[in-house]
This record gives sequence, structure tokens and C-alpha cells, in this order.
Amino acid sequence: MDDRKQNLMLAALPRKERERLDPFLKWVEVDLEETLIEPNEPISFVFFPYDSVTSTIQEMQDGASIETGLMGVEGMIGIQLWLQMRTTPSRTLVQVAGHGHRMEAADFIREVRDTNSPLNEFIARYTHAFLTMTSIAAACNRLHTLDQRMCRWLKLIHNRVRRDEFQMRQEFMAQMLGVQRPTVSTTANMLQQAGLITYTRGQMKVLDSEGLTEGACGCYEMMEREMDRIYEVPWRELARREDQKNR
Amino acid sequence: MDDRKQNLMLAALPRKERERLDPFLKWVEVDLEETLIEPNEPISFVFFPYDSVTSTIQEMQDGASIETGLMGVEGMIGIQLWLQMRTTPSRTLVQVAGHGHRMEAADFIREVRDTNSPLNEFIARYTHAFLTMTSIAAACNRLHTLDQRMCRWLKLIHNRVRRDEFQMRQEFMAQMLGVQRPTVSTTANMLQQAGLITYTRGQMKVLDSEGLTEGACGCYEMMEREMDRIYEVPWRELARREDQKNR
DNA sequence: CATTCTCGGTACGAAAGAGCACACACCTTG
DNA sequence: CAAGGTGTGTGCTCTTTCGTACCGAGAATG
Repeated sequence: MDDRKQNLMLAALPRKERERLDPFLKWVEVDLEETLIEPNEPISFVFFPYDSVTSTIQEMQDGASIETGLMGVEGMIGIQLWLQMRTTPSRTLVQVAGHGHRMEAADFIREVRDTNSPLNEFIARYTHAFLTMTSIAAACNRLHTLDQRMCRWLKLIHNRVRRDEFQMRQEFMAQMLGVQRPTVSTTANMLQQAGLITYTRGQMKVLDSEGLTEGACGCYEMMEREMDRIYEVPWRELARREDQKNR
Repeated sequence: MDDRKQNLMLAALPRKERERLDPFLKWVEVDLEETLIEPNEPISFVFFPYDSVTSTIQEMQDGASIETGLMGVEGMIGIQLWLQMRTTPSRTLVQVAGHGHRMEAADFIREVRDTNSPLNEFIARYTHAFLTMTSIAAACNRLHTLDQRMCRWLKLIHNRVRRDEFQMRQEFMAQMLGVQRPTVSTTANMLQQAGLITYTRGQMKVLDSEGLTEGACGCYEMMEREMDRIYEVPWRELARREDQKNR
């Protein structure tokens, strides 16, 4: 354990188990828009984000794409390996660059999935929360307007990066939200004029986090509430504690 | 094993394991629009559908609702219990009445989840397939038109009930597809005039299954392809074999 | 400093579906 | 057989977003 910054799942482990897994965990950096899981290709590692945010997207035959779930410090990338599958049709990519711990697939299967590691229970609960997030997204994508969805989405990211500024191009946002780029432009401008955010050339800054919550549909709270059930304490509180340790 | 009709997960088990679980399985009938899992209330059983089709829906605060996943003979209701949770914010209800095997929650946890039963591997793989279905639904709900989505949806149901006629009100369809009831009326009429279906007062009949596939978006095939990876043989072939045994 | 590339703002006709109202036909019940 | 309930067809206006085109500003490059 040469570094103290870590994902909440790892932080939640008993010290002994955390030390046992340490040799298999490698602290790495991930880049903006880098693909972590390629559709229908073998998943070669799992990843525990710390200050990076990643996103699962569905790509259609016609080239359109849309985000269906998003994970950060509270979760894990690669639950498919835990579910006995080596590939998945979804793509997982980096939405906000940052760091995290990486574990090779073989190590994960041997040292975690096929053992009685307490990590398994967290992964099970996270899988439930992620399924719920995806399910709510399915409803939200159909039933709510773009400004509501954009507010929800920015809040989810903001909670996970835990800083007010991050890179975010409109073209990328359009792909995530499943709309045209000009539509993003119009809607983002509304939020900007309402004083909720500012941005220029890919630099997004959250000015009024509370305002974003108000602008978002109830889906935002439903999603985070379910994520809070993974641990015994709401995950944002846990993340705050981790951040403080590293000051 | 006093009856031979059974869900594919149960059919895929080694004889010995199937016999071991038999005392805990009860063959029951489920009614149209009956709720099997109430949102945020303890899940009291798991259910393995045989000729019934069930559906997971998300209900919003404003009363709107939409289907986010659908399961039948290939899957299981209550994977949340397997994922260490006792409640979930989604509702699961019966879309087409029929039969299946029911196992009490305590029995399931004791005799399946917390054992090394081979059923666990099927459930893991099914959980992946169901997550994928939900994820594709999230994309499809946003990106595709109602007629495409309706064709996809009817095909998914048709594959699972394995008969051409079933009950289906427009009001119910509207809730599942997340649109207004009159919109369902218009679109369903288009399909009827194209000779794909007929229906009167809640009786739906599939006339041209191939035509429905053509009318559906690619999401239909993506969903079923992923379901096929649960077993070693495409699940519709397995279902056919089960049906034949019961002639 | 000129050129090219990337990113963002704006405009506008077209389409899908929302939201609502109303009429009608069939079924069930008294 | 009258009455009420349920399920369906249709019409209309209003929003949201699409699809596409074009322009401008800042950054990167030679």
C-alpha cells in the first residue's frame, strides 16, 4: 500500500484483506475518452476509479450512441468478469481523466471472484446499484427533457470527480446524452445563463451544485440513493473521508 | 418432480441438483398485471417463469412508468436477492399470465445463493444478460421510434410465450413503452394494416413474426443474442425442446 | 503571422410524440 | 334491455428535438 488514495470498495475492506490484495493492484492513470472495455472483446482487467469517472455506453448499428450508466469512486469497472462473462456488447470509456487501481483479469478471478473475499459482497451490492442506475436511465432517457437530464448527469459526474472543474466537449456530451450536438449547445447555454455552470472550449465548471439538483429530475436522487445502499454510510460521506486522509 | 414443464434454468441443472431443489419449488399460476416485486418492499420469493412473461418497470414520481426489462422462460425473477439486496426500487409485474416455479426467499438464500449450486453460474450469466438488456433498452428508448420499439417488444414477448395469441391492452402497452395511449392506438393500427398483427379489445395475435423482426430495430437481435450466451445452446432452441417433452 | 483545426453558437423547416378531448363499440351487470 | 364501464379510434394544437447548414472564435501549427 504505497499510496493512500483509493476507491471506496478497497477502502471498505478489512485491513488484512486489503493487504492481501495489494500485490495485485496497480495504481494507474486513465486518459480522457480512453476505452477501458471494448465491445465484444475480452475484458483484460477490472478497474477501481479514484478520481476518474467512466461511463458505459451502447453503440447502435447506425453509429448513434448513448450512455446507460456511469461509475466512479463508489464502484468498479468490469463486473461482467464477476458475472462469469469475458465480453460484453457495451463499451466502457473514460469520461473524466484521472486515476485508480487496476487488477488483471486472471488475478481478479483467482483472488477475488473464486474466493470468499469480503469484496464479493460489495461487488454484488454494487452490481445491483448499477443495474438500478441503468434501469432508471432507461426510463429517464425516454420520459424527461434534455435540460433535466443534463442537470442530472452533471451532478452525477460532479459527485464523483469531487472538484468543480473538468474537461467536457459538447460533441462528447451529445454522444452521452443521445442528442444532436447543437441541441447540447442550446441547452448548455440555458444552464450557463441560469448561473449553474460556465464553460469554454471543453472546460466545464460547476458554479451552483444545488441549482443543478433542482434542475435535475428525480432520477438523480433515485440513482444516488441506491448507490448509498452499497456501503453502510452514504458513499459521498465515505469519499469525503478518503479525500481528507490525503491532505 | 411431479410436473415436467419447467423454466430453462431449472432444466439446465444436473438431475441430482434439480432433485435436491425440488422440495423448495412450487408450481404456481400468476395473473395478468399481478405485481411480483413491489418497489422498496421485501422480496419474498424468486420465480422461474415457464409460460408467463414478466416485466420490470420504473415508476417516476409523476406517475409515468416504463418497462426497462422483460423476462420469461430463460430467466429468473428476484436476482436482487442473489445480489445481496432484499428490496429494489423497480416494480416487477406479470405481462402475460401463465405458470412457473416459485421458491421462498429464505430457501433460495440458504439452498442456492449461499451454496456452490451450479444454479449460481446460470444466475450470474443471466444477471449479465439482463443488465445488457436493460442497457440496450436505455439506448433504444431514446434513439428509436415507437413502431420500431413496439415490434421489438412484441417479438420479445412472442418468443417467450411461444404462442401467437395473448392478452394485451393498449393502456398497458402505453405504460410499458412510455408513450400516451392514443399514440399506441395509431402505431398498433399501422402494424395491423401491414398485416403483422391483429387485435381486438385486449386480444393480441401475432400474424407475421418475421415481419415483426424486420420492423424492429437492431436492439431486438442484440438483446436475444446476449440471452443466448447464458446457456450453451440458443435459448429458443432449448425452450422448443422443453415444449416438445410435454406433448 | 498566416493557415488550419477544433469547438461552440445560431437558424430554420420537419417530424415525432405529448396532452387533451370526444365519439363509439363492445361487454358486463342489474 | 337499459346503464355503466372498459377498450379503442381520431382529431387538434403545442413542444421538443431532429437534421442540416453556416458562421465565428480561439488554439495549434508551420
